[in-house]
Amino acid sequence: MTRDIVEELKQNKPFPSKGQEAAVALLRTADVLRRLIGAVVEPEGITTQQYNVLRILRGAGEAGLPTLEIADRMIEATPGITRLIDRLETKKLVSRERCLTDRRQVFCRITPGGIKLASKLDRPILDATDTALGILKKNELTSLIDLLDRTREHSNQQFIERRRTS
Amino acid sequence: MTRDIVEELKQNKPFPSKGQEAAVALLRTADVLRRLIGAVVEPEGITTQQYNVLRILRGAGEAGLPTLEIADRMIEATPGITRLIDRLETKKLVSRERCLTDRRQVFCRITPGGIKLASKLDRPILDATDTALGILKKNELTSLIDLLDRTREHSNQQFIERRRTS
DNA sequence: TCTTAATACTTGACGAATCAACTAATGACA
DNA sequence: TGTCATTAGTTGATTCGTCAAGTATTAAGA
Repeated sequence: MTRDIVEELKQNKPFPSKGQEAAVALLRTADVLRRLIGAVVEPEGITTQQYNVLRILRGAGEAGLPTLEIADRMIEATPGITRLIDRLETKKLVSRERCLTDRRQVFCRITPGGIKLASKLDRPILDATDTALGILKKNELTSLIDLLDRTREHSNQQFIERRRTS
Repeated sequence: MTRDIVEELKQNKPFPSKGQEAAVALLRTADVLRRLIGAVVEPEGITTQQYNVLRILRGAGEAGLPTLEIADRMIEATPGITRLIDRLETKKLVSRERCLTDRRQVFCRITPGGIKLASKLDRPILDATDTALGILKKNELTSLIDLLDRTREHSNQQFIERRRTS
């Protein structure tokens, strides 16, 4: 008895196209997943975005990363990266230092406290995402990733095109 | 912290599991799509959430809908539904009226101006979503929708379960 | 009928996101 | 070397989102 998306939206009219139905399914599913992950990190007093920064900086290691490089690597685009990192700095989870060779850049590094917090969340996050996606078989997961990657690539082109011509 | 995660990070393996890779792909792709749709509605001075409300109310017709019923039908969960509709009312795109038979409820209806705006955006939104998802063949779209629907259904259960036991 | 619980919002306080405008530093090139 | 464009990031103004607590109304049970 899987409720399909038409029933969930309780709309009188069906979707005008398969593409739009897929778009809505995508947005709705991502929203559930976002809230699920949010519920995991929230007890630690950080947001999903802040957790994302911590993981990026942990991956970057001792060297750290310039502010806008972090923004580029975020899962979700984040124009307010400066203030996002401000909050992490206030919580002493990251530190910042102006680059000596190029004084325009500000290098951000994760602190020991930040590493500890990120590590504490690794397992719960992995459990949450694996459980959420665990309904799918391995080959279905591979297929889903492929479909999403191709869609994203194409949509991104379209987005860039759109900004360019306006 | 478990040993395998640490090792995977040291090996610079980007994703510890297929499920997490799919989760990230899902969030990233949805974000691009959200920004694409946002770029379409933004010139008309509304947000994607506001556009979503307009479509829901247009679908509901003359009768309108109670406030929280709109919240239930939103593509993305929206705790601040009252103020979201406040903004639409200020723009004279929706009207509100307290229900006479149950004075707790407030029925919202779309105005002619709201219908006009929503209709104006129908084609551009359809074009944007169809173009974005147009990279996929029809059977791939069907497959994607199925995978997403099943994932959402399962994740939603997990989310509800999580809230209940905490 | 009286009390209690549940429903349907609304409001306040605050944190977070967004866009444009700004500063500072560097690079390109005549 | 001086000018101008580019890059990297910050700040201000505003809107938006979020959570907790509150109000009004209805429903349900003793």
